[in-house]
Amino acid sequence: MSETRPLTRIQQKNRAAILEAALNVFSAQGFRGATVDQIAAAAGLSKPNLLYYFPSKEDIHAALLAGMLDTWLDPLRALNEAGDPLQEILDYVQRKLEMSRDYPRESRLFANEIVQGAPRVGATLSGPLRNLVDEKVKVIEGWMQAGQIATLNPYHLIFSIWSLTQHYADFDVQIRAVLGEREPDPISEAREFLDQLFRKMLTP
Amino acid sequence: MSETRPLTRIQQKNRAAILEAALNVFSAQGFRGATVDQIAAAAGLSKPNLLYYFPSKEDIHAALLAGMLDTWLDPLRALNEAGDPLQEILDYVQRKLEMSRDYPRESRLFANEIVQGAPRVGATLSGPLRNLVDEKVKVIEGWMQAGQIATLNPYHLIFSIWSLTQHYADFDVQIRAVLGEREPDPISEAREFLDQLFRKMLTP
DNA sequence: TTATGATTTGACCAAATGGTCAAAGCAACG
DNA sequence: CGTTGCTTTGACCATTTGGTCAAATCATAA
Repeated sequence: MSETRPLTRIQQKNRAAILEAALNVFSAQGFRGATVDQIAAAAGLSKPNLLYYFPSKEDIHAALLAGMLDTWLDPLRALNEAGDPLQEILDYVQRKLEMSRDYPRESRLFANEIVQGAPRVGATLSGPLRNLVDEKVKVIEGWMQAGQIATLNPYHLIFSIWSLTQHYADFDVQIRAVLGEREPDPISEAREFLDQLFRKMLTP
Repeated sequence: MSETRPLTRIQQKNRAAILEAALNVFSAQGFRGATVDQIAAAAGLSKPNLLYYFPSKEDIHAALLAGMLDTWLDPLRALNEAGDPLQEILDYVQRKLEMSRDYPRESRLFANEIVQGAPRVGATLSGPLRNLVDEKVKVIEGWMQAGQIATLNPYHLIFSIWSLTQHYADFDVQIRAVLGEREPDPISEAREFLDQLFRKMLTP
């Protein structure tokens, strides 16, 4: 089957440069808005050279999403049944918020994909993502039934965490337009705000 | 100045059909992803005929956004200083949630625009939107200082409302993928969830 | 040094796409 | 009914875009 030859030093460098450039371009312009020429230029390669490393635009995009989705789910995976319920959820919120701060391009790449109907990641959503959420919902329901946190719809609780944290990456321009220079670092304020919010919401 | 001749019956019908079709296509594919041919076909017109009504793709998009942004702000405008603080905010949340249910295409059109850096509505964001938010933040701060609702960062409070409600329109596929058939009408559950959430968060 | 395979590129291509235009078809009003 | 101005369209165009290919260049290990 597919001989997986080890990557050359050059291959490694160029593939990385391409993915980095493509992340910039795709997250800022969406899939259709991005052009192969743009990505190639940003990566410092000619178009045919780029296509030597990735056979098509679609493949670059797929590689980015695949490499990302896993990382994206790590914080939720880390939710630990044995930990303190409130603290576990607050930590999850903070980790997701940190991802919005540290990986806003990845967040926007994903947002672009979902807003447009998830044409390329639909399977992941209703497969691995759904399973993971189901699993963690059971944990959360356990905590609720034990009276350790307030009783709420656990699915919507998770949606609210996604929504509130990713908003700071995806809608960054809007937030900055509204806040202006009043607040140079919205996410640091968000940290406090979200901590208060979830603390109040989850206290039984 | 620009003679504003009254619109023919045919003009009225066709312009409406174009905007309706364009809303479908733009909200599903983004600006670059949408093609004039697609919009024309969806509107039941030939491409040159469509371009007889709107001189360019850009113009259709601009017309949609312009016609929308105003409606979009209405719920926030309705926030009434003289009303009961908690109820005013809860009503605002519900109105925004209803918009996600009734106008998901508009929400996604807007989301597409913002995620990609608001290239065409930047001015509205840092102008009218910002002013309106500033004004309402003062109202909310008044309520907080009077001890009528809990003290929180009012800007982030507004962001949280936007985020939580629009999420149900913008990330609809993700929500449906996770919930599956378990819940055919996520927004109706969301109504309850968000009411609980903001009630807890705002109780002093 | 040289052979071998990896890397790079200029020149191309076909399809898609936004937009134009002159001519034809229609509506409606005097 | 005929004229005037609104509406519609087939044919066309220039540009952009994703992708190909053969030939050239480069790296490296024997």
